[in-house]
This record gives sequence, structure tokens and C-alpha cells, in this order.
Amino acid sequence: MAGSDLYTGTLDLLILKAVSWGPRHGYAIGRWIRETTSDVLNVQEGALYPALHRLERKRLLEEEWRESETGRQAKYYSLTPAGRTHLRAERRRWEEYSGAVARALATT
Amino acid sequence: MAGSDLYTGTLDLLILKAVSWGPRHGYAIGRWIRETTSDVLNVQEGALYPALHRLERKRLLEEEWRESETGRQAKYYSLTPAGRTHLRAERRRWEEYSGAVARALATT
DNA sequence: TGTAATACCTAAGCCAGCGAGGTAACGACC
DNA sequence: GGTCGTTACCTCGCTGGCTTAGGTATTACA
Repeated sequence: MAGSDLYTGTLDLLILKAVSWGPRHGYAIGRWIRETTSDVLNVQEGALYPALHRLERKRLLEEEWRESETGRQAKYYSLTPAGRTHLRAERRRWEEYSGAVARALATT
Repeated sequence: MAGSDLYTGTLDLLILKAVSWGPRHGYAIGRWIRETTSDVLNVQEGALYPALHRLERKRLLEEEWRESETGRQAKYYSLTPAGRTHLRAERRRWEEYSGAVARALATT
């Protein structure tokens, strides 16, 4: 399936949001993004997994192997306290940014 | 002056919008973006000028030297027909994208 | 048997943007 | 005369996220 040309920098926000209610594994995060955006955003695995590793390295996510709903082992990610703070900041940044662009586009 | 971490890919849209009413020179485009976004977006010249050259190479912008309001020579950019089409497409893409992200962020 | 879905991973390459440098002309100020 | 801020353009090196394109292994189903 084709990618969806992410605006670079928005993926982290979506991932952090995806795990904001509780642990989720990578594959499910990708599916969640695709579903909640009605296929507008289809994150490639080659972007998703490296991003998860990055966030884990930055201590914004924690990983833990456990059993998924289908009975297989999967790597579950959850927010660290720093991750939750970062989510808030990134979200604010996104809202400020997208609001600014919207204003620019609205000018006549 | 510090930059403002653009979401990669949004700069072209802003530039095209900036010249959608008529020719503007590079420096004025940068200023327009900064002003209409109330300093939220401060585009670095190291990003701006290469972007202008890119858009010109893709025949989305045309350039022409003429005199600026201050009486100096400046390179004025204007939209080609293809540029106008591209602006519409990029705008649609942005609106779809930002709408999708907003929906994702709104989920509880 | 083989196809689709689940679930993970990596490597090569591209290229936009960042940071930091530069040139030159002009006006204002002291 | 010198300096500072603004206007107006430019380039170069580097980083790093994303795309594309591969790969493995397991389970379920036809």
C-alpha cells in the first residue's frame, strides 16, 4: 500500500497520542493512525518502527514484550512521564502551527 | 534570529500562497509569512531561498528582476498557471491532513 | 498449499530544512 | 567618518526523517 507523505515531524505526535490511554504495540499504533484518520494517514513501517526506537531512546516511550490480543508476542509501548509532558508540548506546538497556517491560508 | 522548526513540506504551500495575489520578492515573502503568522513561523533564509529556486526549477514560480518599494533591485516571484494549480492541490492536502490530525488529537 | 494478516525489523538513498557563513547597498545616528 | 540596523540576495555542510524496498516468522483460512 502506498505511503501518505507525512509532514515530517508530525509522526511523533501521532505515536505519542496513540499510546496516551495505555500500552499499544507498534503494529496497532500504525493501524490506529490509519483508522482514526480515515486512511488519510497511512504510516509506512519503515517510518514507524524507527520512530518508535527513537522515542524509546529518548526515554519518551517504554517498551515491554507481552502477549497481544491474537496470542502472539508483541512489543508494547507506553508513555513515560517525560513522554506525557512531551506529548502536551508537541500538541501545543501542532495547534499553534496549524492555526497559524490556517490564518495564512485564510488571508485574502 | 532563531528558526521555528517547520513541519517539512509546509513551506512550499506558504510561499505559493504568499505570491497568490501578485509578484513578491523573496525577502518580502519571508516577512509576510512571519507577519501573518504572528511570529509563529519564522522561515530561515537558508530554507527560503533554496525553496524559491526549487519552485522556480519546477516551473511553479517565475522570476523577474524589478525595483522594490525601497528603490533597489529585487527578484520578484509570481505564480505560473501550474503553480496556481499546485497551490490548490497543496492547500487541499494540508486541509485534509490537518483535519485528520485534529481528529486524531480529539479522540478520547 | 499458498495467500493474507499479524508483528517485527533493517538498509540505501533522497532531500528539505537548519545553522552559519558571506556580499552589497542604503539610511540613520553620532 | 564610522557604525549599526535593515533590506536583499546567496551558498555550503550537515543532520535526520521519510520513502522505497527488501527481509523474517507466526497464525488463520481457503
